[in-house]
Amino acid sequence: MAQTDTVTRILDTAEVLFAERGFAETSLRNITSKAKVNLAAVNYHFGSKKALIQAVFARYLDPFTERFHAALDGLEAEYGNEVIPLEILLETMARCVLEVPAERNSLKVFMKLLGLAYSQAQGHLRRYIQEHYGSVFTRFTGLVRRATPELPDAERFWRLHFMLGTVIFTLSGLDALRDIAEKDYGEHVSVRELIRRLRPVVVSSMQAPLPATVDDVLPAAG
Amino acid sequence: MAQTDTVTRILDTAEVLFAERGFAETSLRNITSKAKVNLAAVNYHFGSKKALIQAVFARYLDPFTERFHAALDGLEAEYGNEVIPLEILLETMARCVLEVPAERNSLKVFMKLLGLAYSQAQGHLRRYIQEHYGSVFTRFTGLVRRATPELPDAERFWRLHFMLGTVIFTLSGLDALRDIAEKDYGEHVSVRELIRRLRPVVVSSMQAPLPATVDDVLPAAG
DNA sequence: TGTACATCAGTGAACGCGCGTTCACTGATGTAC
DNA sequence: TGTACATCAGTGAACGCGCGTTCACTGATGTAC
Repeated sequence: MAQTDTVTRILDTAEVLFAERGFAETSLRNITSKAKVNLAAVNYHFGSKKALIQAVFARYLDPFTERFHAALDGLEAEYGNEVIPLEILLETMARCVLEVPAERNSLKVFMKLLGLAYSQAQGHLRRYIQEHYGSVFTRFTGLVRRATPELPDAERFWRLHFMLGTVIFTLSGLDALRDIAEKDYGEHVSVRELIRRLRPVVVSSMQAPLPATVDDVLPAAG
Repeated sequence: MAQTDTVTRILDTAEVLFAERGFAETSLRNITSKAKVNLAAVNYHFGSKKALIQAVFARYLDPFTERFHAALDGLEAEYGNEVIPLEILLETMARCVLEVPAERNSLKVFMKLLGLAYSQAQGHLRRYIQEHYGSVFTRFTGLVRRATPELPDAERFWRLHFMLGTVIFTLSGLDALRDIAEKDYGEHVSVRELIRRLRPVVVSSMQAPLPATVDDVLPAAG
């Protein structure tokens, strides 16, 4: 069995198990026995469980950031000094997210992993992602800022995170929600179908009226 | 030390640690040493770690469902056969969520716990919550259905979960997001402040135009 | 009023178990001379 | 062409550790007679 075999089998198995149960609930023995490799192979190839978790993310995020940077380069060249419309920016991001894991048929796994990265108490993982992939998101939010000049900076920040919550929560809890939806509405829902439903909601969210000021809501000396 | 002392100290400490680190990452030894009670006291009073987790949730959800049912009773009495407007329903739910843990100053903890309940692989917990608290949500979604007759059932289902994602993701990741917001925009953000910002976004989400049909987006035999 | 017993919150120490990691080792392949 | 050595993916068994749980026990309080 060549090296790439073992390394790939570990990564393939680990990402599925992590996505299903979370990081702490998945042991190296779970992974190596399902992947049919030796227990010690994880530490031999990756060094530690933490490093394996980071490698699982890197295998998605490296190609994603490369693609996304390239797509933004293309948009900037196309629009020159003009402002890139919000819908185009969102559409571009969605397309890049969809394309990366397409060949591996595991968009669902990728989304579950993103959800876990936010919700599980893996400080090292948040730091790793921020360090390696923070710059592409900074670039993106800069473009969104130009596309939504009417929004105060703080409002835009919060709305982008509201959207992020919608997308990550929905797609990472997809299996459970899909079961309910299929039972109650007889509809089979694909990830692409969900993104079709998400689009108008996300756009409306970004264009929602500004909130009432605090003075409108609370008594003066509340 | 009276019984209530020990039980309460365990619950108070457990909810904070669970919210900070998750269930698997919080050991009974963490909880009991911080709560200054004997390790065996958890199993003595609650029976198991799983039962402790459920008890932590019950302490929030029992008063919440009681309040929420009462509030919906009030609305139904007030509106008689008329339809209760969507904004009123959402407002009522938000008020009940805010009121319950208000006296304990731990709305943040409650929200983090809800986020964990969805994201962590605690099958027993989802089953417990569904079993004990499912009916009040069924009642609520029935009223939302009457308030949004223009939405197809499946669309309403998904949008309610999009909203749930926004709220849970935002409030459960509050600390990290708040740090960023405070550093970048010099704004201190309370939970109430966030809910003020969430309101127009949630309402706009529910009122967003229907998505393009599949035929508009995909080639016929895609 | 006094004694025997029951109840029950709480304790201290130990149990077996699964965990991530380590380490000495194997065996195949490539390289130097 | 043959021999000695280096490299490196992979292995099997063991390490120490922290985990949830169990159990015999304590000691205070209440109850029956």
